[in-house]
Amino acid sequence: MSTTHEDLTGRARLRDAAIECFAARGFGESLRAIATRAGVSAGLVRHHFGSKEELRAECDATVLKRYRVLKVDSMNTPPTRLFAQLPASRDGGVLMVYILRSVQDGSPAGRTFVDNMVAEALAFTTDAVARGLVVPSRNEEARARFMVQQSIGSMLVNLAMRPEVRLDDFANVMDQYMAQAMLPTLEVYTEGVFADRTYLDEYLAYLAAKTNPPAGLAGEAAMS
Amino acid sequence: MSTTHEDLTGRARLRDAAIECFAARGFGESLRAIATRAGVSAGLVRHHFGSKEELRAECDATVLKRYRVLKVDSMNTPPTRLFAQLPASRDGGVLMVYILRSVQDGSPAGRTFVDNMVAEALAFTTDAVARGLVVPSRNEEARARFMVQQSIGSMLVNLAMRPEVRLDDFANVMDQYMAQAMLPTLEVYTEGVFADRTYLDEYLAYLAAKTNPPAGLAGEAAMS
DNA sequence: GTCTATATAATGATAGAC
DNA sequence: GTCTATCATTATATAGAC
Repeated sequence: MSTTHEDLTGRARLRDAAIECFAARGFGESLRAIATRAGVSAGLVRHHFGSKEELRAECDATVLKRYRVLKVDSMNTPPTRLFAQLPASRDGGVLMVYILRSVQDGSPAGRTFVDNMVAEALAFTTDAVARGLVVPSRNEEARARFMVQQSIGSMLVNLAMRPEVRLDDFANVMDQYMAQAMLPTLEVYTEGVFADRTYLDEYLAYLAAKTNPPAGLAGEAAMS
Repeated sequence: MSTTHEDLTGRARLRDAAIECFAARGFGESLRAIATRAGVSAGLVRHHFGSKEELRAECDATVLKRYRVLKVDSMNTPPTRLFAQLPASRDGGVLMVYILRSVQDGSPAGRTFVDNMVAEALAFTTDAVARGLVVPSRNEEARARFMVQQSIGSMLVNLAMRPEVRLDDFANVMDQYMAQAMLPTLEVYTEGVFADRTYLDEYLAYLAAKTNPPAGLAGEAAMS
């Protein structure tokens, strides 16, 4: 992982091995497999962390911390290049896949990751709307959450469809996803999908009728 | 499930109980829990199905079959209403959540479901493009796959973020998702996200340069 | 700090009675 | 067709030696 040498303490090696094992095969991965990868015995997990749960908590915290660093670094990248090489490094791939596993797993850590990204996305789009780069939404918070769910979700589906993720394959996982998703993403976000406004306008009318009932009847089944 | 009465054979009750348990809590759910819900003993699973794996295979096949029926039925719904009430029924919710669990699980069944939906989506968009309802894509197959991954994925993330899915809560799960996702979906698909074509055009130029190198240099890192 | 060996709990598989 | 009882496997938790 991010420390390139092998001169790590047993505790840190165990933690980094766990991060990679969890990312590669999910949180069901056994302590024995993790210990084997770290080159130590399984009993050492208890000595250093107490339990698998606590080991995982430390992995979660470490990944979140490293992800924040990676994000700040990527802020220095000019926005035009943003689409050519998001994960690029193997380390970045490990972090992203670990986060996807957390979401897949449905753990509180996954929720934390998602909530974090929603907050980031909302800040980003709010600013971008103000600068005229992104079109405004009728509900910015809902759009930000939805777009994060879509982005994370499509990556997650892509990941889940793979037969396996080899431990030396993390960079490829994200690269291959980007290669197939970039064009459709940019098309949809730039040109939309529907050729006219019919569906949107109908739904807006439906919402308006529901919120403000047409004086007389119950507001259900109002739409067409 | 779809047979409303309780006068089912033990085999069918076991299968339907398994579908609901798998949908509610994933495929890790124990045979004992499934048998309890079906009101029979765990040993009966072996007698009827042989193994958990074979029970699950039958659940997969049953869900896929019922999903196809539900899909055909929904074809008779006028397209304008399509957005007001997709899952509506509890049975439809069970099927959808079961499918999401299959994708989450990463099993071959999940892949089958996704591939099915991609094929449907491609047929639908191809037709809709021809009729002028949907804007064309530079790669219809890639867009169809991507949009399915996004749709399934956002529902899956939404599902995974829930603390639990109660067995009597399947209709709500999908309804609540629709309530929060409908407006952003229609906005993005109708109005797009980016205010101008810069990102798309840059990426298209990058692709063109990669495919058809600018006479002289290696085609890497060509983009800005 | 690290290892080996064991205890405990859960689950799927299996056999046999009714 | 259905149930009870038991076995085998696996994984984590734990204790104690070096």
